[in-house]
Amino acid sequence: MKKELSKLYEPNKTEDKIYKYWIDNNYFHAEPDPEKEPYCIVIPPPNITGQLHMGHALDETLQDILIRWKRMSGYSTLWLPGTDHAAIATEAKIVEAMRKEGITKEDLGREGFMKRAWEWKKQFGGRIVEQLKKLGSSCDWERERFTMDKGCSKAVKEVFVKYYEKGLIYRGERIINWCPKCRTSLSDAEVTYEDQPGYFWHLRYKIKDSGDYVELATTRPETLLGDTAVAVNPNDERYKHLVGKTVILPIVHREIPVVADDYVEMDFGTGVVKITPAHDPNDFEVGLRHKLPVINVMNDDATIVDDYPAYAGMDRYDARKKIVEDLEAEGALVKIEDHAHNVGTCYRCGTTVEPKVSTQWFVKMQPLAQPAIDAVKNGETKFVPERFDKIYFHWLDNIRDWCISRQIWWGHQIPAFYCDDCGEMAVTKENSAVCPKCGKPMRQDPDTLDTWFSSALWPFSTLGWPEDTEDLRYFYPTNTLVTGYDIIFFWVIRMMFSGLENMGKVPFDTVLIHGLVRDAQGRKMSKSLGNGIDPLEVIDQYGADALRFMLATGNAPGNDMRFIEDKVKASRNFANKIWNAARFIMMNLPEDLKVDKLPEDLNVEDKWVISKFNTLAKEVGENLEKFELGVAVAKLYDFIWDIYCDWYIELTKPRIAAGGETEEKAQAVLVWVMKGMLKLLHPFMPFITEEIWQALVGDGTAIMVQPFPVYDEKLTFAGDEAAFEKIMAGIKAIRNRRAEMNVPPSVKAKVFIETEQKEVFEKGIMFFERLASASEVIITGKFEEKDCVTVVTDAARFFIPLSEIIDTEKELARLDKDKAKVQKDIDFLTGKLNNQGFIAKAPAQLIDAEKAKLAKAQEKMAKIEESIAALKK
RNA sequence: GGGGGUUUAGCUCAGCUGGGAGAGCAUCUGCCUUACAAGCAGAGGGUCAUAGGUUCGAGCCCUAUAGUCCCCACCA
Repeated sequence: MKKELSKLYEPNKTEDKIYKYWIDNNYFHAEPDPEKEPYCIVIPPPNITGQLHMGHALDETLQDILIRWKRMSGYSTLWLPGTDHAAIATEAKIVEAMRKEGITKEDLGREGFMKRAWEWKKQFGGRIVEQLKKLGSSCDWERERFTMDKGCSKAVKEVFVKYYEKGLIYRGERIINWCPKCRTSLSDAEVTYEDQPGYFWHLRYKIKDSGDYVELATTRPETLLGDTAVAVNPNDERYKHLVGKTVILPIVHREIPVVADDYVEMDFGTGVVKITPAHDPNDFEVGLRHKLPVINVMNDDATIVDDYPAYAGMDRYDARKKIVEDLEAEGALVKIEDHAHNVGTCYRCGTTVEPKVSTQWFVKMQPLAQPAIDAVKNGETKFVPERFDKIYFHWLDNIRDWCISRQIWWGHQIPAFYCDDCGEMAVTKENSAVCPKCGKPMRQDPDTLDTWFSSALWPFSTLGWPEDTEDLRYFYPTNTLVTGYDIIFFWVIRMMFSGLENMGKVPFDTVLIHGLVRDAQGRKMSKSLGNGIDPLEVIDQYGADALRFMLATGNAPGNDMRFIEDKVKASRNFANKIWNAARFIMMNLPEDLKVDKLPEDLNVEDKWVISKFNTLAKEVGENLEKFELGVAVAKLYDFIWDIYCDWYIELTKPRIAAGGETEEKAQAVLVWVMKGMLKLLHPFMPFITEEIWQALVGDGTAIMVQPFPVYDEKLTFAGDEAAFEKIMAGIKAIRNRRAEMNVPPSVKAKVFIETEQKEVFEKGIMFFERLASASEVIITGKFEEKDCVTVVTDAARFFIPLSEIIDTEKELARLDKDKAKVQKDIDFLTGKLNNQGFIAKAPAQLIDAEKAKLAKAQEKMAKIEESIAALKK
């Protein structure tokens, strides 16, 4: 079994090979298994247009850690992958590609366009999936789904028709958010508000049959073309006399009424508001209350309609300029003020959205929201960290109906049909319909559904719904949903109510929320800033394990993190550290050594490391249960680097050099602990752990399907742990003193150990030689010091005769420093133990621990004083 | 306007139910000790934002204040 590993771990030589090995062995595949408990995660489907970015990398890493851990822990584990058709984003990309060829959507027609879009999907849709594999994602690729595949489309129709029949979906004319660039309606969640600098134009409208004017302020003078009223607050004494009067709209010279409405704030602006129902959501409401006409002044691309020849065809911003000029010319412009303004923009393209009145399809949210609120309130689904439930509740409490129709082609076409003859409408799962009244073929609604309508069904549509499948019965509800806080409104909430409405059960029991990966300066990574970091390049340079490890480290759920290259380097170094530890073991391992279980008669240091490992297994398990992945990974790091590499491996070296039984035992323990820690680490660093496992174990097994280590009470040796730590404390104290004195390790010296615990220190002799530069170790009951460096721990005094460099004054100074330190401890502990409140109320366990600490400090103090006295003689 | 996060070493961040403040990087010192210089052994460095409070005990819980970031909201 002796194998030579290279000195440096080279991830790009192993990762693809290992991934292929897993795939070839079908390890990612999951089947319902009645003998096992299910564990299921559905992937947040990345957009088919997308390229892997750091946000995905973090999201996938967290999911893969959970999935691999659960798989090793004996669950029937399914990670269900797939992609989202990303309606608007994808259509925009395809249209853009076509534009470069000089073709428009209209040139191709709907069918031609869809054909092209599917080809595009075929060509690029697989890219992101291949990129996910680079991270080591252990998805069941046999079950890969797409939000527009047959099954998902069936589910969409099923849900649409069901909602319609239950009155949960309706069609109506409302004011909605319109993106003039994407030329489609948007839902509220798809609008991002941002503060933009702007102006307040003060205008004056002439009051009819009088020489008076009324002054008002607007941020959007161009919408004046569609004004159908002017409003004041009913309690505003300044304007009471105007209510019911008529004013003349400048430029247009239309007569419009002055109405009174509570919506108007008296203290803001002039207390007078122009009302444009067609282009402002509030004005629309005012319009409804006062039965005002709705005059649309803009086309779909936000140019002015032909009804106003002076501005027809002009973009809204050009029209604004011209209208302001014309107002000024007419004497209607009073003044212009600077004014910051909160503007809604399209979350896909950033264009300022235009409120627009149009006929759209809506989901009635009130009845769907309540069960979703209740499910989190009563704990059926919980957020990690918990604080995100506030955001969830707030959104649902204030939810408005969801506009689901989009004026684009790439997506699920709305299953509603119209009769052009009699105006009859039918909603059906069928692909075509004939008019139930006049028997003529009906025309399908040209609109498609919001992309989030289909992703809302993802946790059950991907498991076979609406069919009653074995998968669905076994894996639904799924367990953990892992996503960023920016997706709660779009997706998590909609999955919640969709799951409850259609399945009668929540879609998942836990929502693990993570933050954003920002750049080194803490800025959001974005295309426009060009500060994005390509995970694939990072993987190429440092390995997927290093990237994963870095993303899982030093970060608490829900918090943003910064991408700092040095952190990846540190992770890469950690991978290399493990690699070399394995290399060390394998260099010395006899060819036929089989380590299935631990040897009988273990040394104290063996029991120490095993006991520590046992604690590690316990804690890592507990941390994972609580989704504290960052804490778990830090503990693994500390154990592997500090306990195993820096201490245990060094401890085995003299034993390996000695040979015989002690070497065999050491090697067995080395391998046993190595195997255990590789297993614990595997969910975090799957590639390197598998690679080492294959090389070290070499019996055809895969680490990814090994059982995950758990706490075993038989493997805790508290007494040995404490005993060995006395030896360690001695070694550390000697090293410390030698370093202070600048004595290089090559200068060896005798070490006399004066102790009452001879049997403990006898077990440590070879370690003092190896790790504390001792040329010889003599353990005595009482040592008469002379010209010695003295080092004190609570368990022993150590004397190192280094006569040529001894300076009694300095020795005394050092001992005094030690003494002061210990005295501080003693004072602190005595103070605490003399505190009646502490004695009365602190847990007994803690009091005992403090007492023990005090006793140790006192022992140490006695030893220091003895040494000082001896030096002064 | 409402809500939330965050403030801990020079930098980036951990700190699990309250029990003497931690890591990585950086700095300084000494080591190429045959697994690893992507390494080893040491060292220095913190009024845990501020002010109160609860408690025997507070980085952690409560209240206020300040800085900073984010989300939501119809002030034209």
